[in-house]
Amino acid sequence: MTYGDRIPDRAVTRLSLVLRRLEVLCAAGVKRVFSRELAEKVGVTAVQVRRDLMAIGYSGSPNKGYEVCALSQAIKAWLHPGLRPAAALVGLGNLGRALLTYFRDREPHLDLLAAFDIDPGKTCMECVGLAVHHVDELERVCKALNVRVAILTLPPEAAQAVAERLAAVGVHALVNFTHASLRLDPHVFVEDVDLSVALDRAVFFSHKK
Amino acid sequence: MTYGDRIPDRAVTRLSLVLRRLEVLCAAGVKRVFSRELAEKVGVTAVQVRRDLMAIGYSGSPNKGYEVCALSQAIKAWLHPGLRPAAALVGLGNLGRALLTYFRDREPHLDLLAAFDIDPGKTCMECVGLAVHHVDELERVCKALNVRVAILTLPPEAAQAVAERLAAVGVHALVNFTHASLRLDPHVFVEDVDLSVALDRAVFFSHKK
DNA sequence: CTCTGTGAATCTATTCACAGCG
DNA sequence: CGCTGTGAATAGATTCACAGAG
Repeated sequence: MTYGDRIPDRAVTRLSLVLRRLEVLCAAGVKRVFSRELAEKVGVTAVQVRRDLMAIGYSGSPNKGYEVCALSQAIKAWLHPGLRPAAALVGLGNLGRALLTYFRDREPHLDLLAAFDIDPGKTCMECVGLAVHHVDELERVCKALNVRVAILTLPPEAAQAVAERLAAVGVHALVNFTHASLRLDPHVFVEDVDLSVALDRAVFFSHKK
Repeated sequence: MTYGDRIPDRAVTRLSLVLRRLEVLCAAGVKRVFSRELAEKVGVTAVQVRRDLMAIGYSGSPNKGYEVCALSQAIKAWLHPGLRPAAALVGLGNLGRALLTYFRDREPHLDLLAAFDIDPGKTCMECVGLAVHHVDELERVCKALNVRVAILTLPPEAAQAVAERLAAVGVHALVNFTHASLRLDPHVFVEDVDLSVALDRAVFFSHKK
């Protein structure tokens, strides 16, 4: 097993994409699939797919491709070993509320258990089944639920402070939708998602292409 | 001017981030800034910032750094030459509605002029000032407004068809929030934003770090 | 000195090209 | 054959190391 090896950062992204396709194929009852088919579904090359599978130590069979459900399980086990982590979302503005329902509908590989806001009155219909707390409760609730991943959709001014508090109670990874660039202990992983950059890139390349 | 030169793809992302910081500094009346300061605000190295500025043909002065507002203008002119493009958003689900207000509040480098849905009754309070049309009106409205950039937040099954229709009426760039991987003429730029991948990455690295 | 600008080296990621299997 | 698996080559991006300017 090449389990603890270093892997290209972007391979993680591709494996996540491949995994989602496989889950669909597996549910649809498809038995086998070729690297080329996966590749074009995901928008990369077939060699890339094979290399990524090589990196996680998975083998298919020549002329028959990969067994869909088994591969799906293997990638899932590699990307997300251990238990599904508990997750929380902080900041129930427009974006936070939308992401809450968005993620819940898409069955992510985590359990979204709690949400926080300075104004917990922002609870909405779609949030049913999910506890909404005041930010003051952050430490208590996160500890109790053993929250490991947090999604930040709060105003940028408040982001650094909240991030530090989350890190202090054992959150290992943040998905940062804020325009703040967070400075934290290096053992805390930060995935920055900058929607404005996505627009800027689109505008830029709309001129270039 | 190294205007038409090829630039590292990721440099575009960094320039967008740097630009936003500069706009803030300029508005705050700061006169000069060093590459190192910009770098740490954005989370990259100082050399990277200088290299990116080199790539767009901009020079600072040794020992004095860069003039904030001038540099801001230069990056903006380079990233977004020509007029601000007209943009449209298709799909007014939870995410679409949230992004509409999110972007409007953040003054992107484009004019968000129209939104479409199969059910235009989904118009909401926050959408005030923005025309909401039935998807059937797509071609007519996009042509009339000269829409160049489109944001896709509709169900994945409908994405490919709508993308083709947009491309056919002259849309040059798409920001695709859909899980569909779009296949279009190569002159149409597609910026994929996959929020589920962001979560997967966070879960993965929460185990690793 | 301290900062910018940049050739050269390094590191990382992708593609090529082909061996080997069924 | 057509596919997987992979060493070797290539391309791409980042960092190093230092020249030059004020």
